[in-house]
Amino acid sequence: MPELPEVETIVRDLRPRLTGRKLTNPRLHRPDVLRKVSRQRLLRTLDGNHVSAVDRRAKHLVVRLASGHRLVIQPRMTGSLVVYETRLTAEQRRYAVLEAGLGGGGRVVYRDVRRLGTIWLLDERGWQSYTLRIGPEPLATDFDADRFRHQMGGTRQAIKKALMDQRRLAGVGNIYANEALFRAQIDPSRPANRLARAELDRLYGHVRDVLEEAIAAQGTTVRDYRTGTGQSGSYQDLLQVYGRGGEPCRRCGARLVTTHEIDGRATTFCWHCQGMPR
DNA sequence: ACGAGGTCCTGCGAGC
DNA sequence: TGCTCGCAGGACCTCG
Repeated sequence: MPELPEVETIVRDLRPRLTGRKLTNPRLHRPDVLRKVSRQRLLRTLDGNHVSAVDRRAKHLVVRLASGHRLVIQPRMTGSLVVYETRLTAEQRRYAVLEAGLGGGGRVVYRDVRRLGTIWLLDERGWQSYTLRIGPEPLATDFDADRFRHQMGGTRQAIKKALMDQRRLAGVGNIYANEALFRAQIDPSRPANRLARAELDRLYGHVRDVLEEAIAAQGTTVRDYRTGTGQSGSYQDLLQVYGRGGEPCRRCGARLVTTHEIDGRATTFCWHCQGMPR
C-alpha cells in the first residue's frame, strides 16, 4: 500500500520518463475515481498537454502540466502508476483506470484494483488549499526534532494514530508507523502527550530512518504495489513487525502481538520490547 | 474537541 | 465445487 516511500519511489522512476513528454489520447476507464472534476474536463485538459514536473506530496503523486494544472493521484491501497515502453499485456491493462500515450512512444497507466484511490485536477488555487491541509514532510531538511515534538504534542490520541494523522505528519501509514514504534521501543497505544521528550526525539529519528531505508529498498510490496517501472519493492524482507503477528520478535524472541484496538487498524508490536499496554 | 463508526471498493481465504 | 462471509485499510464523513 503506497505510503511515502512507495510514492517517492514511483516519482523517482517517473520523473525522467515523463518530464517534458506530451500526453496523447488519454482514456478514462473508471470515472468513479475522479473527485471534483468531470471526465470531460479531465480528458480535455490532459490531451496534448505536456508534463512539466513530477513530484510527491505526502502519499500523493503530483504530475504538473504545462497548462499550470496539477494531476494529483492518491493511490491509497492498490493504486500504481507505471510507464510502459512496450505494448501492454492483458494483465497490465487489467484494472487500468486512466491511461495516456506519450509523445515519442510508450504509455503511462494508472491502475487500481480496489479503486479506493482518487484523482484530482487542481489549478494553483485548488492546490494551495489542498496542500495546506496536509502536515509537514518528515524527510524535509528543515524538519527537525523540535518540529516533530510540536506536531505530535497536545493530544491524548495514541501515538500511533497521531503518527498516521496526515494533518500532523505527511506520508506515514500503517506499515511504517508500526516499524518506527518498534525501533523506538515505544508502546503504540500510549497517549502522544504522555511521551517523554527523549522518547519523541528517539521516535523522530526512527521515523526518518525507516522511511529512508524503505526508499532505498524501493518500498514495500505486500500485494499490489509496483514501482514506476512495474517492479516489486524489497522492503517487505526487512520488516520487523508489520505482518509478523504471532511470529518471534527479531530482537528478543517473544511472540509479536497484533491488536485492532487503535483506530480499528492492525497494530503489531512486541509486548516485551515495547512495554505492556498501559 | 474528541472518539466511534460508516463508507468506498475488490480479491482472497476460511468455513460450510 | 461453489457459495457466503469477513477482512484488508486510508481518507473522509456524520453523529453523539
